[in-house]
Amino acid sequence: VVSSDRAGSADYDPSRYPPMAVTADLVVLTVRDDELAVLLVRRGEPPFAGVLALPGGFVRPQETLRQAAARELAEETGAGFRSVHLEQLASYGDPGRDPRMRVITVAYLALAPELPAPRAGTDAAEAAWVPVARLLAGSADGDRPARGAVPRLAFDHDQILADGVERARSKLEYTPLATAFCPAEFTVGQLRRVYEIVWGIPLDPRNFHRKITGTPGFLVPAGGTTAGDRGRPARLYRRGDATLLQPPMLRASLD
Amino acid sequence: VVSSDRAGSADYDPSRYPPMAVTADLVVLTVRDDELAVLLVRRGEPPFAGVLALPGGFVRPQETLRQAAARELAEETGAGFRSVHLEQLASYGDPGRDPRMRVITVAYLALAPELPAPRAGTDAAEAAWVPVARLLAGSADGDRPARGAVPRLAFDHDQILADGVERARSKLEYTPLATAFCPAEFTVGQLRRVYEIVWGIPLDPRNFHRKITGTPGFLVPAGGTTAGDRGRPARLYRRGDATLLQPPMLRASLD
DNA sequence: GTAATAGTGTCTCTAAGACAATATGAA
DNA sequence: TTCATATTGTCTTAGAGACACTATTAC
Repeated sequence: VVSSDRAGSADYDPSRYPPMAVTADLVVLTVRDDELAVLLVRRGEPPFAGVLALPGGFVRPQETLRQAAARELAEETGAGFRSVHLEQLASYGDPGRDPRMRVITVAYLALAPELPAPRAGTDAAEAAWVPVARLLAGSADGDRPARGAVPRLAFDHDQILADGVERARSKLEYTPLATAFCPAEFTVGQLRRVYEIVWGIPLDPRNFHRKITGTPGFLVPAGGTTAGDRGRPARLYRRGDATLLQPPMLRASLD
Repeated sequence: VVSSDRAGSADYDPSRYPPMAVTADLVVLTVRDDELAVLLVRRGEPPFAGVLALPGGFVRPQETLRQAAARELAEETGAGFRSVHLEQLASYGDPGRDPRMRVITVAYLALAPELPAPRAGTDAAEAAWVPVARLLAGSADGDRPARGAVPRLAFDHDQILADGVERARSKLEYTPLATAFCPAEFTVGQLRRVYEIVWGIPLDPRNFHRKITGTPGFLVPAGGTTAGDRGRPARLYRRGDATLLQPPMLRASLD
Protein backbone atom coordinates (compact mmCIF):
# COMPACT_ATOMS: atom_id res chain seq x y z
CA VAL A 1 0.00 0.00 0.00
CA VAL A 2 1.49 3.28 -1.03
CA SER A 3 0.88 6.22 1.20
CA SER A 4 -0.29 8.42 -1.65
CA ASP A 5 -3.33 6.20 -1.96
CA ARG A 6 -5.08 7.86 0.90
CA ALA A 7 -5.29 11.34 -0.48
CA GLY A 8 -8.45 10.83 -2.47
CA SER A 9 -9.39 10.06 -6.00
CA ALA A 10 -7.15 12.65 -7.56
CA ASP A 11 -3.92 11.16 -6.36
CA TYR A 12 -3.02 8.96 -9.24
CA ASP A 13 -0.20 8.21 -11.57
CA PRO A 14 -1.38 6.73 -14.83
CA SER A 15 1.86 4.94 -15.38
CA ARG A 16 1.52 3.04 -12.10
CA TYR A 17 -2.17 2.26 -12.50
CA PRO A 18 -2.75 1.11 -16.07
CA PRO A 19 -5.85 2.61 -17.60
CA MET A 20 -8.80 0.54 -18.56
CA ALA A 21 -11.30 0.38 -21.38
CA VAL A 22 -14.74 1.82 -20.60
CA THR A 23 -17.85 0.76 -22.48
CA ALA A 24 -21.54 1.49 -22.24
CA ASP A 25 -23.82 -1.53 -22.56
CA LEU A 26 -27.57 -1.41 -22.93
CA VAL A 27 -30.44 -3.41 -21.53
CA VAL A 28 -33.21 -2.30 -23.88
CA LEU A 29 -36.55 -3.70 -22.81
CA THR A 30 -39.86 -3.58 -24.62
CA VAL A 31 -43.16 -5.44 -24.61
CA ARG A 32 -43.79 -7.43 -27.77
CA ASP A 33 -46.32 -10.14 -28.45
CA ASP A 34 -47.40 -10.21 -24.81
CA GLU A 35 -43.85 -10.82 -23.62
CA LEU A 36 -41.09 -8.75 -22.11
CA ALA A 37 -38.28 -8.71 -24.65
CA VAL A 38 -34.70 -7.50 -24.69
CA LEU A 39 -32.67 -6.27 -27.64
CA LEU A 40 -29.69 -8.53 -28.30
CA VAL A 41 -26.99 -8.68 -30.94
CA ARG A 42 -25.14 -11.73 -32.16
CA ARG A 43 -21.40 -11.31 -31.87
CA GLY A 44 -19.38 -11.71 -34.99
CA GLU A 45 -15.91 -12.01 -33.50
CA PRO A 46 -14.18 -13.83 -30.70
CA PRO A 47 -14.44 -14.02 -27.84
CA PHE A 48 -17.98 -15.33 -27.73
CA ALA A 49 -18.26 -15.28 -31.53
CA GLY A 50 -21.78 -16.26 -32.52
CA VAL A 51 -23.09 -15.75 -29.00
CA LEU A 52 -25.86 -13.33 -28.12
CA ALA A 53 -24.84 -10.22 -26.21
CA LEU A 54 -26.23 -6.92 -25.06
CA PRO A 55 -25.60 -4.07 -27.47
CA GLY A 56 -22.94 -1.63 -26.42
CA GLY A 57 -19.69 0.00 -27.33
CA PHE A 58 -16.95 2.35 -26.37
CA VAL A 59 -17.36 5.54 -24.50
CA ARG A 60 -15.68 8.17 -26.63
CA PRO A 61 -13.33 10.73 -25.16
CA GLN A 62 -15.62 13.72 -25.52
CA GLU A 63 -19.00 12.28 -24.61
CA THR A 64 -20.65 11.65 -21.28
CA LEU A 65 -21.53 8.12 -20.18
CA ARG A 66 -25.18 8.87 -20.84
CA GLN A 67 -24.44 10.26 -24.28
CA ALA A 68 -22.53 7.11 -25.13
CA ALA A 69 -25.50 4.99 -24.08
CA ALA A 70 -27.92 7.20 -26.03
CA ARG A 71 -25.71 6.99 -29.11
CA GLU A 72 -25.56 3.21 -28.95
CA LEU A 73 -29.30 3.14 -28.48
CA ALA A 74 -29.86 5.27 -31.53
CA GLU A 75 -27.50 3.16 -33.58
CA GLU A 76 -29.29 -0.02 -32.61
CA THR A 77 -32.88 1.06 -32.80
CA GLY A 78 -32.75 3.64 -35.55
CA ALA A 79 -34.26 7.05 -35.30
CA GLY A 80 -37.45 6.14 -33.49
CA PHE A 81 -36.10 6.29 -29.99
CA ARG A 82 -37.40 9.68 -29.02
CA SER A 83 -39.66 8.59 -26.23
CA VAL A 84 -37.33 6.00 -24.78
CA HIS A 85 -36.62 6.12 -21.07
CA LEU A 86 -32.90 5.81 -20.35
CA GLU A 87 -31.30 5.48 -16.93
CA GLN A 88 -28.03 4.26 -15.56
CA LEU A 89 -28.24 0.74 -14.18
CA ALA A 90 -24.88 -0.21 -12.65
CA SER A 91 -21.25 -0.79 -13.53
CA TYR A 92 -19.52 -4.11 -14.01
CA GLY A 93 -15.78 -4.47 -14.01
CA ASP A 94 -14.57 -7.78 -12.66
CA PRO A 95 -11.09 -8.62 -13.89
CA GLY A 96 -11.46 -11.34 -16.47
CA ARG A 97 -14.99 -10.50 -17.51
CA ASP A 98 -13.44 -9.84 -20.90
CA PRO A 99 -10.60 -12.28 -21.58
CA ARG A 100 -8.59 -9.83 -23.64
CA MET A 101 -8.21 -6.83 -21.37
CA ARG A 102 -9.66 -5.05 -18.41
CA VAL A 103 -12.98 -3.56 -19.41
CA ILE A 104 -15.33 -1.63 -17.16
CA THR A 105 -18.82 -1.36 -18.54
CA VAL A 106 -21.43 1.13 -17.40
CA ALA A 107 -24.77 -0.50 -18.07
CA TYR A 108 -27.84 1.55 -18.93
CA LEU A 109 -31.45 0.47 -18.83
CA ALA A 110 -33.74 1.61 -21.63
CA LEU A 111 -37.50 1.09 -21.68
CA ALA A 112 -39.14 1.50 -25.04
CA PRO A 113 -42.57 1.18 -26.59
CA GLU A 114 -42.83 -1.42 -29.28
CA LEU A 115 -40.29 -0.36 -31.88
CA PRO A 116 -39.90 -1.40 -35.48
CA ALA A 117 -37.95 -4.62 -35.78
CA PRO A 118 -34.24 -3.99 -35.42
CA ARG A 119 -32.68 -2.39 -38.44
CA ALA A 120 -32.46 -4.99 -41.14
CA GLY A 121 -29.68 -5.13 -43.66
CA THR A 122 -28.08 -1.87 -42.67
CA ASP A 123 -25.07 -3.36 -41.02
CA ALA A 124 -23.17 -6.47 -40.23
CA ALA A 125 -24.35 -7.44 -36.78
CA GLU A 126 -27.60 -9.29 -36.38
CA ALA A 127 -29.96 -7.78 -33.83
CA ALA A 128 -33.21 -9.14 -32.49
CA TRP A 129 -35.79 -8.89 -29.74
CA VAL A 130 -35.61 -11.93 -27.50
CA PRO A 131 -38.19 -12.69 -24.79
CA VAL A 132 -36.44 -12.42 -21.46
CA ALA A 133 -38.31 -15.45 -20.12
CA ARG A 134 -36.09 -17.60 -22.32
CA LEU A 135 -32.98 -16.04 -20.84
CA LEU A 136 -33.79 -15.90 -17.14
CA ALA A 137 -34.50 -19.53 -16.33
CA GLY A 138 -33.51 -20.23 -12.78
CA SER A 139 -34.65 -16.82 -11.70
CA ALA A 140 -36.80 -16.61 -8.62
CA ASP A 141 -40.05 -15.83 -10.36
CA GLY A 142 -40.19 -19.09 -12.21
CA ASP A 143 -40.60 -17.72 -15.70
CA ARG A 144 -41.29 -20.77 -17.73
CA PRO A 145 -39.07 -23.78 -17.07
CA ALA A 146 -36.49 -24.00 -19.81
CA ARG A 147 -37.37 -26.36 -22.57
CA GLY A 148 -33.97 -27.39 -23.72
CA ALA A 149 -30.99 -25.36 -22.68
CA VAL A 150 -31.18 -21.73 -21.72
CA PRO A 151 -29.06 -19.64 -24.06
CA ARG A 152 -26.27 -17.93 -22.19
CA LEU A 153 -25.22 -14.44 -23.09
CA ALA A 154 -21.66 -13.33 -23.68
CA PHE A 155 -19.43 -11.99 -20.91
CA ASP A 156 -21.40 -11.23 -17.73
CA HIS A 157 -24.40 -10.04 -19.70
CA ASP A 158 -26.70 -12.57 -18.05
CA GLN A 159 -26.11 -10.82 -14.77
CA ILE A 160 -26.55 -7.37 -16.30
CA LEU A 161 -29.79 -8.46 -17.93
CA ALA A 162 -31.10 -9.92 -14.69
CA ASP A 163 -30.25 -6.70 -12.87
CA GLY A 164 -31.95 -4.63 -15.56
CA VAL A 165 -35.13 -6.68 -15.50
CA GLU A 166 -35.29 -6.51 -11.73
CA ARG A 167 -34.78 -2.74 -11.85
CA ALA A 168 -37.60 -2.38 -14.35
CA ARG A 169 -39.92 -4.58 -12.28
CA SER A 170 -39.29 -2.70 -9.09
CA LYS A 171 -39.55 0.71 -10.72
CA LEU A 172 -43.08 -0.09 -11.88
CA GLU A 173 -43.99 -0.28 -8.23
CA TYR A 174 -43.22 3.26 -7.25
CA THR A 175 -42.99 5.28 -10.48
CA PRO A 176 -45.26 5.75 -13.50
CA LEU A 177 -42.52 4.24 -15.65
CA ALA A 178 -44.78 1.60 -17.15
CA THR A 179 -45.93 4.32 -19.54
CA ALA A 180 -42.48 4.15 -21.14
CA PHE A 181 -43.56 0.82 -22.63
CA CYS A 182 -46.68 2.37 -24.14
CA PRO A 183 -47.16 4.52 -27.22
CA ALA A 184 -47.95 8.22 -26.80
CA GLU A 185 -51.65 7.50 -26.36
CA PHE A 186 -52.79 4.37 -24.63
CA THR A 187 -55.63 2.88 -22.61
CA VAL A 188 -55.76 1.77 -19.01
CA GLY A 189 -56.05 -1.78 -20.28
CA GLN A 190 -52.86 -1.50 -22.30
CA LEU A 191 -51.07 -0.12 -19.28
CA ARG A 192 -52.35 -2.95 -17.14
CA ARG A 193 -51.13 -5.48 -19.66
CA VAL A 194 -47.67 -3.92 -19.37
CA TYR A 195 -47.72 -4.46 -15.63
CA GLU A 196 -48.96 -7.99 -15.99
CA ILE A 197 -46.34 -8.89 -18.55
CA VAL A 198 -43.42 -7.26 -16.79
CA TRP A 199 -44.37 -8.68 -13.42
CA GLY A 200 -45.63 -11.96 -14.76
CA ILE A 201 -48.76 -11.93 -12.62
CA PRO A 202 -52.41 -11.13 -13.36
CA LEU A 203 -53.92 -7.97 -11.89
CA ASP A 204 -57.54 -7.21 -11.19
CA PRO A 205 -58.73 -4.85 -13.94
CA ARG A 206 -61.17 -3.02 -11.66
CA ASN A 207 -58.74 -2.36 -8.85
CA PHE A 208 -55.98 -1.45 -11.29
CA HIS A 209 -58.24 1.04 -13.01
CA ARG A 210 -59.19 2.62 -9.72
CA LYS A 211 -55.59 2.86 -8.52
CA ILE A 212 -54.18 4.29 -11.76
CA THR A 213 -56.89 6.81 -12.51
CA GLY A 214 -56.96 7.85 -8.86
CA THR A 215 -53.27 8.75 -8.76
CA PRO A 216 -52.99 12.45 -9.62
CA GLY A 217 -50.56 13.18 -12.44
CA PHE A 218 -50.18 9.60 -13.61
CA LEU A 219 -52.51 9.84 -16.58
CA VAL A 220 -53.84 12.77 -18.59
CA PRO A 221 -57.00 12.17 -20.63
CA ALA A 222 -56.22 12.48 -24.31
CA GLY A 223 -59.81 12.91 -25.43
CA GLY A 224 -60.61 10.10 -27.78
CA THR A 225 -61.35 6.46 -27.35
CA THR A 226 -60.07 3.40 -29.11
CA ALA A 227 -61.91 2.08 -32.09
CA GLY A 228 -63.03 -1.11 -30.45
CA ASP A 229 -61.24 -4.29 -31.27
CA ARG A 230 -63.35 -6.26 -28.92
CA GLY A 231 -65.45 -5.06 -26.06
CA ARG A 232 -66.32 -1.55 -25.05
CA PRO A 233 -64.03 1.16 -26.42
CA ALA A 234 -61.61 2.57 -23.88
CA ARG A 235 -60.60 6.14 -23.20
CA LEU A 236 -57.18 7.22 -24.35
CA TYR A 237 -54.63 8.77 -22.04
CA ARG A 238 -51.16 10.25 -22.25
CA ARG A 239 -48.55 9.94 -19.53
CA GLY A 240 -48.82 12.68 -16.92
CA ASP A 241 -46.02 14.53 -15.23
CA ALA A 242 -46.05 12.62 -11.97
CA THR A 243 -42.69 11.13 -11.19
CA LEU A 244 -43.60 9.09 -8.13
CA LEU A 245 -46.46 6.82 -7.15
CA GLN A 246 -47.55 7.75 -3.66
CA PRO A 247 -48.44 5.28 -2.24
CA PRO A 248 -46.72 2.73 -4.46
CA MET A 249 -48.42 -0.19 -6.16
CA LEU A 250 -46.70 -3.22 -4.71
CA ARG A 251 -46.34 -6.57 -6.37
CA ALA A 252 -47.93 -9.32 -4.37
CA SER A 253 -45.27 -10.82 -2.15
CA LEU A 254 -44.18 -14.02 -3.81
CA ASP A 255 -44.03 -16.31 -0.81
CA VAL B 1 -20.06 6.55 -37.08
CA VAL B 2 -17.99 3.55 -37.88
CA SER B 3 -19.78 0.42 -38.85
CA SER B 4 -17.84 -1.72 -36.43
CA ASP B 5 -19.54 0.12 -33.61
CA ARG B 6 -22.68 -1.90 -33.88
CA ALA B 7 -21.28 -5.30 -33.09
CA GLY B 8 -21.48 -5.00 -29.33
CA SER B 9 -19.21 -4.14 -26.51
CA ALA B 10 -16.42 -6.43 -27.56
CA ASP B 11 -15.73 -4.72 -30.82
CA TYR B 12 -13.07 -2.28 -29.79
CA ASP B 13 -9.67 -1.12 -30.75
CA PRO B 14 -7.79 0.42 -27.85
CA SER B 15 -5.70 2.56 -30.13
CA ARG B 16 -8.80 4.21 -31.58
CA TYR B 17 -10.60 4.64 -28.28
CA PRO B 18 -8.10 5.92 -25.72
CA PRO B 19 -8.44 4.21 -22.36
CA MET B 20 -9.52 6.03 -19.28
CA ALA B 21 -8.66 6.08 -15.62
CA VAL B 22 -11.10 4.28 -13.32
CA THR B 23 -11.41 5.12 -9.66
CA ALA B 24 -13.64 4.01 -6.80
CA ASP B 25 -14.98 6.79 -4.61
CA LEU B 26 -16.80 6.32 -1.34
CA VAL B 27 -19.77 7.95 0.31
CA VAL B 28 -19.30 6.69 3.87
CA LEU B 29 -22.21 7.69 6.07
CA THR B 30 -22.61 7.35 9.80
CA VAL B 31 -24.68 8.84 12.58
CA ARG B 32 -22.64 10.92 15.01
CA ASP B 33 -23.80 13.39 17.62
CA ASP B 34 -27.40 13.17 16.41
CA GLU B 35 -26.42 14.07 12.88
CA LEU B 36 -25.88 12.20 9.63
CA ALA B 37 -22.20 12.59 8.80
CA VAL B 38 -20.02 11.74 5.83
CA LEU B 39 -16.33 10.89 5.79
CA LEU B 40 -14.33 13.45 3.85
CA VAL B 41 -10.65 14.01 3.15
CA ARG B 42 -8.91 17.30 2.48
CA ARG B 43 -6.99 17.24 -0.75
CA GLY B 44 -3.32 18.00 -0.60
CA GLU B 45 -2.62 18.59 -4.27
CA PRO B 46 -4.13 20.41 -7.18
CA PRO B 47 -6.61 20.43 -8.60
CA PHE B 48 -8.84 21.37 -5.69
CA ALA B 49 -5.89 21.48 -3.30
CA GLY B 50 -7.18 22.15 0.20
CA VAL B 51 -10.74 21.33 -0.78
CA LEU B 52 -12.79 18.60 0.86
CA ALA B 53 -13.45 15.52 -1.22
CA LEU B 54 -14.85 12.03 -0.92
CA PRO B 55 -12.22 9.39 -0.21
CA GLY B 56 -11.32 7.18 -3.11
CA GLY B 57 -8.59 5.93 -5.32
CA PHE B 58 -7.57 3.83 -8.24
CA VAL B 59 -9.03 0.52 -9.15
CA ARG B 60 -6.06 -1.82 -9.44
CA PRO B 61 -5.69 -4.21 -12.34
CA GLN B 62 -6.38 -7.39 -10.40
CA GLU B 63 -9.19 -6.33 -8.09
CA THR B 64 -12.92 -6.04 -8.61
CA LEU B 65 -14.67 -2.69 -8.33
CA ARG B 66 -16.12 -3.75 -5.02
CA GLN B 67 -12.74 -4.88 -3.72
CA ALA B 68 -11.29 -1.52 -4.64
CA ALA B 69 -14.03 0.22 -2.69
CA ALA B 70 -13.59 -2.10 0.28
CA ARG B 71 -9.86 -1.52 0.26
CA GLU B 72 -10.28 2.23 0.22
CA LEU B 73 -12.80 1.93 3.02
CA ALA B 74 -10.39 -0.10 5.13
CA GLU B 75 -7.58 2.35 4.49
CA GLU B 76 -9.72 5.28 5.55
CA THR B 77 -11.49 3.87 8.54
CA GLY B 78 -8.90 1.47 9.89
CA ALA B 79 -9.64 -2.09 10.82
CA GLY B 80 -13.03 -1.56 12.41
CA PHE B 81 -15.09 -1.82 9.27
CA ARG B 82 -16.28 -5.39 9.60
CA SER B 83 -19.96 -4.68 9.91
CA VAL B 84 -20.08 -1.94 7.32
CA HIS B 85 -22.70 -2.17 4.61
CA LEU B 86 -21.21 -1.52 1.17
CA GLU B 87 -23.13 -1.21 -2.08
CA GLN B 88 -22.50 0.26 -5.47
CA LEU B 89 -24.10 3.65 -5.91
CA ALA B 90 -23.55 4.86 -9.48
CA SER B 91 -20.83 5.86 -11.92
CA TYR B 92 -19.80 9.35 -12.88
CA GLY B 93 -17.71 10.07 -15.93
CA ASP B 94 -18.46 13.41 -17.51
CA PRO B 95 -15.56 14.65 -19.61
CA GLY B 96 -13.95 17.46 -17.70
CA ARG B 97 -15.02 16.33 -14.24
CA ASP B 98 -11.30 16.00 -13.62
CA PRO B 99 -9.37 18.75 -15.41
CA ARG B 100 -6.30 16.62 -15.99
CA MET B 101 -7.62 13.58 -17.77
CA ARG B 102 -10.70 11.50 -18.37
CA VAL B 103 -11.61 9.74 -15.15
CA ILE B 104 -14.60 7.47 -14.61
CA THR B 105 -15.42 6.92 -10.99
CA VAL B 106 -17.58 4.13 -9.65
CA ALA B 107 -19.09 5.44 -6.45
CA TYR B 108 -19.92 3.14 -3.55
CA LEU B 109 -22.17 3.85 -0.61
CA ALA B 110 -21.06 2.64 2.81
CA LEU B 111 -23.21 2.79 5.94
CA ALA B 112 -21.34 2.38 9.18
CA PRO B 113 -22.07 2.43 12.89
CA GLU B 114 -20.27 5.12 14.79
CA LEU B 115 -16.59 4.46 14.16
CA PRO B 116 -13.55 5.75 15.97
CA ALA B 117 -12.51 9.14 14.71
CA PRO B 118 -10.65 8.90 11.41
CA ARG B 119 -7.14 7.62 11.78
CA ALA B 120 -5.04 10.36 13.28
CA GLY B 121 -1.43 10.89 12.44
CA THR B 122 -0.98 7.77 10.41
CA ASP B 123 -0.84 9.39 7.05
CA ALA B 124 -0.72 12.62 5.22
CA ALA B 125 -4.29 13.33 4.26
CA GLU B 126 -6.62 14.83 6.79
CA ALA B 127 -9.88 12.98 7.19
CA ALA B 128 -12.96 13.93 9.15
CA TRP B 129 -16.64 13.28 9.69
CA VAL B 130 -18.67 16.20 8.42
CA PRO B 131 -22.42 16.57 9.02
CA VAL B 132 -24.13 16.29 5.65
CA ALA B 133 -26.59 19.03 6.57
CA ARG B 134 -23.74 21.51 6.13
CA LEU B 135 -23.05 20.21 2.65
CA LEU B 136 -26.52 19.78 1.20
CA ALA B 137 -27.99 23.26 1.53
CA GLY B 138 -30.39 23.87 -1.28
CA SER B 139 -31.58 20.32 -1.19
CA ALA B 140 -35.29 19.72 -1.25
CA ASP B 141 -35.68 18.67 2.35
CA GLY B 142 -34.58 21.98 3.77
CA ASP B 143 -31.76 20.78 5.96
CA ARG B 144 -30.82 23.84 7.85
CA PRO B 145 -30.42 27.05 5.84
CA ALA B 146 -26.75 27.70 5.30
CA ARG B 147 -25.22 30.09 7.73
CA GLY B 148 -22.48 31.52 5.67
CA ALA B 149 -21.38 29.74 2.56
CA VAL B 150 -21.89 26.06 1.97
CA PRO B 151 -18.55 24.35 1.47
CA ARG B 152 -18.33 22.81 -1.95
CA LEU B 153 -16.64 19.49 -2.48
CA ALA B 154 -14.03 18.80 -5.12
CA PHE B 155 -14.90 17.54 -8.60
CA ASP B 156 -18.54 16.43 -8.84
CA HIS B 157 -18.51 15.04 -5.33
CA ASP B 158 -21.41 17.24 -4.27
CA GLN B 159 -23.58 15.38 -6.72
CA ILE B 160 -22.23 12.00 -5.66
CA LEU B 161 -22.84 12.84 -2.01
CA ALA B 162 -26.38 13.99 -2.74
CA ASP B 163 -27.08 10.78 -4.64
CA GLY B 164 -25.63 8.70 -1.82
CA VAL B 165 -27.69 10.42 0.85
CA GLU B 166 -30.85 10.03 -1.18
CA ARG B 167 -30.08 6.35 -1.73
CA ALA B 168 -29.60 5.84 1.99
CA ARG B 169 -32.81 7.69 2.81
CA SER B 170 -34.89 5.71 0.36
CA LYS B 171 -33.36 2.38 1.36
CA LEU B 172 -34.49 2.89 4.93
CA GLU B 173 -38.01 2.80 3.58
CA TYR B 174 -38.03 -0.70 2.22
CA THR B 175 -35.04 -2.50 3.77
CA PRO B 176 -33.83 -3.06 7.35
CA LEU B 177 -30.68 -1.17 6.42
CA ALA B 178 -30.98 1.30 9.26
CA THR B 179 -29.42 -1.40 11.44
CA ALA B 180 -26.17 -0.80 9.55
CA PHE B 181 -25.89 2.48 11.46
CA CYS B 182 -26.29 0.71 14.80
CA PRO B 183 -23.82 -1.33 16.86
CA ALA B 184 -24.26 -5.10 17.05
CA GLU B 185 -26.80 -4.79 19.86
CA PHE B 186 -29.17 -1.88 19.98
CA THR B 187 -32.58 -0.80 21.21
CA VAL B 188 -35.69 0.12 19.30
CA GLY B 189 -35.18 3.69 20.48
CA GLN B 190 -31.69 3.83 19.01
CA LEU B 191 -32.99 2.49 15.74
CA ARG B 192 -35.77 5.05 15.71
CA ARG B 193 -33.26 7.81 16.28
CA VAL B 194 -31.37 6.60 13.21
CA TYR B 195 -34.51 6.94 11.12
CA GLU B 196 -35.28 10.35 12.54
CA ILE B 197 -31.77 11.64 11.91
CA VAL B 198 -31.40 10.24 8.41
CA TRP B 199 -34.84 11.37 7.32
CA GLY B 200 -34.77 14.56 9.33
CA ILE B 201 -38.30 14.12 10.63
CA PRO B 202 -39.69 13.00 13.99
CA LEU B 203 -41.44 9.63 14.22
CA ASP B 204 -44.01 8.48 16.70
CA PRO B 205 -42.21 6.15 19.14
CA ARG B 206 -45.28 3.98 19.72
CA ASN B 207 -46.11 3.41 16.07
CA PHE B 208 -42.46 2.91 15.20
CA HIS B 209 -42.11 0.29 17.90
CA ARG B 210 -45.18 -1.53 16.67
CA LYS B 211 -44.05 -1.47 13.05
CA ILE B 212 -40.49 -2.58 13.70
CA THR B 213 -41.18 -5.32 16.19
CA GLY B 214 -44.07 -6.54 14.08
CA THR B 215 -41.95 -7.08 10.98
CA PRO B 216 -40.72 -10.69 11.04
CA GLY B 217 -36.97 -11.01 10.66
CA PHE B 218 -36.14 -7.37 11.20
CA LEU B 219 -35.03 -7.69 14.82
CA VAL B 220 -33.84 -10.63 16.89
CA PRO B 221 -34.05 -10.27 20.67
CA ALA B 222 -30.57 -10.32 22.13
CA GLY B 223 -31.66 -11.07 25.66
CA GLY B 224 -30.50 -8.25 27.86
CA THR B 225 -31.64 -4.74 28.42
CA THR B 226 -29.80 -1.48 28.59
CA ALA B 227 -28.59 -0.23 31.90
CA GLY B 228 -30.86 2.75 32.06
CA ASP B 229 -29.46 6.14 31.23
CA ARG B 230 -32.78 7.76 31.73
CA GLY B 231 -36.16 6.17 31.74
CA ARG B 232 -37.12 2.55 31.62
CA PRO B 233 -34.42 0.18 30.39
CA ALA B 234 -34.97 -1.06 26.86
CA ARG B 235 -34.60 -4.53 25.41
CA LEU B 236 -31.61 -5.18 23.23
CA TYR B 237 -31.89 -6.58 19.72
CA ARG B 238 -29.58 -7.69 16.94
CA ARG B 239 -30.36 -7.26 13.27
CA GLY B 240 -32.38 -10.12 11.84
CA ASP B 241 -31.97 -11.78 8.49
CA ALA B 242 -34.83 -10.03 6.74
CA THR B 243 -33.72 -8.24 3.63
CA LEU B 244 -36.91 -6.45 2.73
CA LEU B 245 -39.58 -4.54 4.60
CA GLN B 246 -42.95 -5.77 3.44
CA PRO B 247 -44.87 -3.49 3.50
CA PRO B 248 -42.35 -0.65 3.48
CA MET B 249 -42.23 2.17 5.99
CA LEU B 250 -42.74 5.28 3.92
CA ARG B 251 -41.51 8.73 4.72
CA ALA B 252 -44.31 11.24 5.00
CA SER B 253 -44.74 12.86 1.62
CA LEU B 254 -43.11 16.26 1.81
CA ASP B 255 -45.64 18.36 -0.05
C1' DG C 1 -42.90 11.75 44.62
C1' DT C 2 -41.28 13.71 39.32
C1' DA C 3 -39.05 13.07 34.93
C1' DA C 4 -37.97 10.29 31.21
C1' DT C 5 -38.11 6.65 28.23
C1' DA C 6 -40.15 1.79 27.02
C1' DG C 7 -43.83 -0.73 25.73
C1' DT C 8 -49.11 -2.01 24.98
C1' DG C 9 -53.66 -1.06 23.49
C1' DT C 10 -57.39 1.42 21.08
C1' DC C 11 -59.62 4.18 17.71
C1' DT C 12 -59.86 6.21 13.10
C1' DC C 13 -59.06 6.45 8.40
C1' DT C 14 -56.86 5.32 4.01
C1' DA C 15 -56.34 2.25 0.67
C1' DA C 16 -55.82 -2.46 -1.11
C1' DG C 17 -58.25 -6.87 -2.39
C1' DA C 18 -62.43 -9.22 -3.67
C1' DC C 19 -66.02 -8.97 -6.06
C1' DA C 20 -71.18 -7.29 -8.12
C1' DA C 21 -73.20 -4.57 -11.44
C1' DT C 22 -73.55 -1.69 -15.39
C1' DA C 23 -71.85 0.35 -20.08
C1' DT C 24 -70.68 -0.08 -24.79
C1' DG C 25 -68.90 -1.71 -28.52
C1' DA C 26 -68.22 -6.08 -32.20
C1' DA C 27 -69.73 -10.46 -34.21
C1' DT D 1 -78.58 -12.02 -29.14
C1' DT D 2 -73.75 -13.23 -27.02
C1' DC D 3 -69.17 -12.02 -25.97
C1' DA D 4 -65.55 -9.20 -24.50
C1' DT D 5 -63.72 -5.43 -22.44
C1' DA D 6 -64.35 -0.83 -19.83
C1' DT D 7 -65.87 1.57 -15.93
C1' DT D 8 -68.23 2.42 -11.54
C1' DG D 9 -69.43 1.01 -7.03
C1' DT D 10 -69.54 -1.73 -2.61
C1' DC D 11 -67.84 -4.53 1.10
C1' DT D 12 -64.09 -6.30 3.86
C1' DT D 13 -59.74 -6.03 5.85
C1' DA D 14 -54.70 -4.80 6.61
C1' DG D 15 -52.12 -1.38 8.19
C1' DA D 16 -50.70 3.59 9.12
C1' DG D 17 -51.41 7.68 12.19
C1' DA D 18 -53.03 9.74 16.47
C1' DC D 19 -52.89 9.18 21.03
C1' DA D 20 -54.35 7.22 26.08
C1' DC D 21 -52.32 4.44 29.24
C1' DT D 22 -49.15 1.46 31.89
C1' DA D 23 -44.16 -0.09 33.11
C1' DT D 24 -39.65 0.68 34.88
C1' DT D 25 -35.80 2.99 35.76
C1' DA D 26 -33.01 7.50 37.76
C1' DC D 27 -33.29 11.44 40.52
